[in-house]
Amino acid sequence: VSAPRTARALARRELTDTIKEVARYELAEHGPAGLSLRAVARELDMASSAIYRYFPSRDDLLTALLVDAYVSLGTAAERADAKARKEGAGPGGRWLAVCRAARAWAVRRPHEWALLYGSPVPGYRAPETTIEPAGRIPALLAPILLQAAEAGRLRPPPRPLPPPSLVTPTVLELAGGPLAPPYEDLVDRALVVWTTLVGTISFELFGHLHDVVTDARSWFDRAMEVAAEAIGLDLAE
Amino acid sequence: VSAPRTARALARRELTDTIKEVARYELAEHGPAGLSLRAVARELDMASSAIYRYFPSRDDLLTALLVDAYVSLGTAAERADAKARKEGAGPGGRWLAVCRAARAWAVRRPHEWALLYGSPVPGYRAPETTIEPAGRIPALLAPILLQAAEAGRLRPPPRPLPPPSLVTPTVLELAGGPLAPPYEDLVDRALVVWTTLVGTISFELFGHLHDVVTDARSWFDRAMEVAAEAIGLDLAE
DNA sequence: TGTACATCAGTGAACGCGCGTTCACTGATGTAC
DNA sequence: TGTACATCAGTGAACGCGCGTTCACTGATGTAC
Repeated sequence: VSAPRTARALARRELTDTIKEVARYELAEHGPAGLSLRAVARELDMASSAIYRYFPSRDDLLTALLVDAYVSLGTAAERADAKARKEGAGPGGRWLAVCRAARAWAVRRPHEWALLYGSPVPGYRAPETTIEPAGRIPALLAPILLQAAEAGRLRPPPRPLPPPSLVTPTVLELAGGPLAPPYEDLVDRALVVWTTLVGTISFELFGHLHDVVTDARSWFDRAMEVAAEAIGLDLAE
Repeated sequence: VSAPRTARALARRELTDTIKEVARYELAEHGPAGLSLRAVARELDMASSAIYRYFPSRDDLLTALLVDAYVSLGTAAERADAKARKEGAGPGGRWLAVCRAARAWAVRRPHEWALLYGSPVPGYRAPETTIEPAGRIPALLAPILLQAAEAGRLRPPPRPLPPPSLVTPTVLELAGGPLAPPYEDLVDRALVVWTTLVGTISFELFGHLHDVVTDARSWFDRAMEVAAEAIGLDLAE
């Protein structure tokens, strides 16, 4: 994204951002299905038709929010990992740092989390553009695990899963797999752990841990600890 | 629920059911936020105001759907467990049967699953009435695990989680815990597994496994197998 | 540097729709005697 | 068994709102000469 050259281009960029900001607020109030262009325009003291100079339709605005959210979440996770690395953390420490960053982001922006990992919006189909940003955290976690495996720092599973992997060849390749024994099943196992990560955050945000767990923050660490056992990763390292 | 005595009461019950049925269909089309009393009435060739003889408000209709869905899901799980028992399955087999029943139910009724475990509906707060039916599957799974533990059929964890449990005393008690070593942390671990169960189903239904996994059904079994390791349960038994 | 033209942002009215909820009402069903 | 009254289901109009999107238009900004 390069700097705008003209006053017009600058104003356009600013207002685009403002519209998205207001839309995020609306999202929090009324959910994705209730996101209303007119409400956004009202908030900005504009004619509702003016929004169409910036987003060709309601769904395009929603897509922009979706992509922004994935990018924001991914960036937060990447920053956390970079910090952990700088502090000399091992694979376990880095993994935990990324998990915690994801939860912290989600707690700060629960409605955007719901947009990413909650119920699909009826009538809305996310375009292909969203695929890449959606994969940023997995793309961040995969090499941590690979390096740990190569360095022999993963406890091998008690019983390996019977081949073949059930992960798509494309994804398997993206993840750097398949690996040599005893880590042939690592990618499959990592996908389960990733599911648990997302599931645990959603459980908390969607209210299913309310009155079930004494402290959500500590619970999350504990859940991640248990989940990491499946890939033989010790989060204290 | 006793049999209605008068024609009026019978008609009332029938129509109440029909309204809910149509509402479930509407739910699938437009999501919980888009559930419209008027649309339901239209579908039934009634005046929209007539619905109010059956449900005092839109939210009450939503609550009815929520409770029905929990009951339906819970019943499906209970039936699956009963069947597994009858076939002489051990704790692992029963556990897997319940997990599979939950997934099968969810695949059949994805929008009701989303109502239960997806994003909260903006502006809607589920009443206390929903708590009990929401706990039916956990209430089904807990004794399976307890009995397995008592029979010494659970592989103890590699490293027990440091006490105290992070599960609320009430829930801990409901689950039959806390247990004696080496199963002190079993309830905490089971909650992680429960989260993974729900998370895996949601991941599939919400589209996050699309092009990630070759076969969703087999993947589910595999995910449950990995998850069950955390409680030392062998699903093949 | 100044002018002519093209581009673009924003307006306001309109189209055609939707919604939840209330209310006075009719007519059928149920109940007590 | 028959009648009088009470209960209840369903109606249709109304209130006061909301929505996404289109379109012809005005006036400001940008660009090419």
